Order: sequence, then C-alpha cells, then structure tokens
Amino acid sequence: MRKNQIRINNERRILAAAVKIFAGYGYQGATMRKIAEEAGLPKANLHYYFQTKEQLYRQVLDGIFKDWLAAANTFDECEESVEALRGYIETKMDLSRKRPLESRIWAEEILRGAPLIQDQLEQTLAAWLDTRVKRITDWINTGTIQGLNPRILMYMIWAVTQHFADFESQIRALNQQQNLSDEQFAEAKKQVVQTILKGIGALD
Amino acid sequence: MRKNQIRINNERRILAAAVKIFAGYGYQGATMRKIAEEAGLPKANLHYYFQTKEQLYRQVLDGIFKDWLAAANTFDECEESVEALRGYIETKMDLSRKRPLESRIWAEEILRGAPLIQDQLEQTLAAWLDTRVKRITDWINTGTIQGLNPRILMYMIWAVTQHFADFESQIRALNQQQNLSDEQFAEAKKQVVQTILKGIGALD
DNA sequence: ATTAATCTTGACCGTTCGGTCAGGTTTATT
DNA sequence: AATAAACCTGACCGAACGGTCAAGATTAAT
Repeated sequence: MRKNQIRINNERRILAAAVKIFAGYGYQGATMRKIAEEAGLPKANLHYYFQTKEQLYRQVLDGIFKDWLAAANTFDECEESVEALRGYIETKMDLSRKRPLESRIWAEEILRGAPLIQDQLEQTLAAWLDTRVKRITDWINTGTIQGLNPRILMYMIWAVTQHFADFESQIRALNQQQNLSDEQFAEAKKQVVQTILKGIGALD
Repeated sequence: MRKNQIRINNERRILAAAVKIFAGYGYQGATMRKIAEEAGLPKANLHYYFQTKEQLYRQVLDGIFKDWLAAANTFDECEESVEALRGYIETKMDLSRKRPLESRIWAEEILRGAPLIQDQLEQTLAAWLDTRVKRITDWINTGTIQGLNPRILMYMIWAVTQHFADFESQIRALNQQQNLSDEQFAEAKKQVVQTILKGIGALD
C-alpha cells in the first residue's frame, strides 16, 4: 500500500508540533511560524497540508477528544460501582500524567467558552454523561453508594484529575520548583481515588 | 482630599474592562482596542494610564491575587478542623460563583506556565501553603482527620472549587445550555463540601 | 522515457497588533 | 486671571500576523 506516505508522515509531524505550541502559547499566542519551526518545515508547507490555522487547531482538538472518549470507556469496563469509578479516576489521572499538553489545550478551549467544540460538548459529551448518570443513579438506588447528584460527582472527578495537568506549573512552584516525581504522583493518584470513593460512601 | 479623582475613576473603568476582555479572550487574544472599546475610552487613553498591555495585565493579576489571599484567610478563622475546611471550601466556591472572570484569568496564566506570577507562586503562595500544611498535619497527629498528604488535599480543594468557574462553559453545555441556577449551585456547593470532608474522614 | 500528480519553498501581501506623539482641552493652583 | 499640571485623542509607525502564489523539485503512473 503505502501511498500518501509523505503526506501521512508530514501531517503527523505538524500535528505533534502543533500540540506543543498550542499547549505552550494558547490558540492566539501560537503562530504558524512557531509551529513550522518546531516541526522543522517552512511555514508555507504547513498551509499545504492544513489550509488555515483554525483547521490545524480543529484537528488537534479532534485528536484530543478521541483520546478523552477512549479513556472514558474505562467507566464501563466494570460492573461494580467502586471498581468502575476507581478505574475511571485512575485512567483519567494517568492521562493527565502522560498527556498534559493535550489536557491544557482542552482546558484553554473550555476557558475561552468552547467556541469550536460547543457542538461536541452539547451532543457527544452530553450523551456520554447522560448514560453514566443513569448507571450511577442505579448504584444509588441499589444502595451501593450514597445519595448524591451524579453530575456533580463527575465534575469533581474531572476537576481533580485534570488539575494535575492543567495546573502543573502551580504545583511545581509549590513543590520546590520540581515537577511531581513518579512516587509523588502515585501518592496523589492513590489519595484522589481514596478521597473521592470514601467521600461518596463507597468505601468502609 | 479627592485629588486624582479622574485618575482613580478612569483606572477603575479600564481595569474592569480589562478583566472582562482578558477573561474572554486570554492575554494574547485580548487587544488594547477591545479593552478601550469596552471601557468606552480611546485606545491612546489606556496607554496614558497604563504604559503597556503587560503592565495593565499585571495589575489585573495583582487584584486577583489579593482577592485570592483574602478568601484564603477564611482557613484560619476557625480553630476546629472540620469547620475551618468547610469554611474555606465554601468561601472558594462562593468566589468562583461571584468572580468567575477573575478565576479564568488566573487559570489561563497558570496554564501558560505562570510566566508573570511565578515569583508570587513560589514565595507568597508557597509560604501560605506551608503554614496551612502544618495546621492540617496537627489535625492529623491529633486524630481529628485521617492520615493523608495535606498538599494533595489542598490541590483537590482548589481543583474542584475553581472548576465551577473555569469550566463554566462545559458545565453549561451539559446542563441544557443553561448556567447552573442558584439552587443547582447551592447543591453543588453542599455536595463538594460533603464529599471532601467525608473523603478525608472528618465526618461520620 | 514521458507525463502527471504531488510536494516544496522564498518572496510577497493586506491586516492588525502594541505603542507613540504632537497638539489641544480641561482641571487645579496661585 | 494667569500659569502649571494633568488629561485627552486622532493620526501615525514598525513589526508581526495568517495566508497566498508562482515556479521549481520530487515522486508516481504509464
């Protein structure tokens, strides 16, 4: 097969560079020049593969959303409430650790009012959340976890797990100018899981 | 007295406009033209009171940091652990509700690596955190709350409370395109307090 | 070997940005 | 009333932005 090999290769390089630059400078602060430099290609070449800056940014966002949905599937892999929630929280923590740049791009897009992904939020994400809310409601009705608002629980999980990627520079400043070590992050992950699960009455 | 009244008045107008524009577009996306338009003043007038865009932005950040520290003092108003934490969480939730724009400006600055406020984070904020960590450690040693890493607890509190301001547009998209009503927000506030306090073994 | 399709790129363009400035107006001081 | 200080602003500037394009180089197809 291997047709379009040049195109595939270059698009990958450009997208990888775009993730770095968009994460580091934001959509407005990122420039096609910087992305081109990071990718090691002339600027005009970027416009050959991606007509506009906005289209390049959209493709970056699409990739992030796919990763997000893939991680979200962890939620359904366990029947049992505690294990389902624990698995989901841990997967989200791992994603923050491994892909902080993507998390920050997503966060900035939401921060700006989600101008480009509002449709995805209102449709795909809202639908995903609705079905999980139903599952959690079942757990509440069967007494597995205590009564609470499932949506607020999900907001809390998202907030805490993504915080470790989005606010990394603040955490670093409060940790002797050092990023969390693997050991520190493992401790954080454990404590986050423990606190949330215990907080909703799913432990003890 | 009332000297400099014109200056005081105009600086206030410009700062208020700057908060709106910086929150809505980010530092790079905000332009002096937009801020001037929002303030109802010619652009050159802004440069009369604030020499550069960066200086204007710094003053906005300073104001936000002062509000943050004022809210943070709630932490010390109660001797008792549960009431101190409850008061602090509630105050941070109220701040997110009342001043979401400021929260978003702060979040974007951290997201970008805190280029302008790194010193404040490493000094003022780090010192603030250190003393509160000591208080929490005392509570742990006296058995008031269970053993945990106090820093991670604080990160969780910040993450959750600020999420309701920073990710407002996502929450709205998941709430039938409506911002949380006062009743919904009150419920969220209650559940956040309950989950965290229970999660650290400070309740029941 | 020839042709067609794809890829590459330096030079260039119109627009908008942050910022400046001269000269006029208003306010405060005496 | 006169002078000084503070305030106001339209017009302008160089720099940097996203994007274009024509012409050449490389690869694929026949």
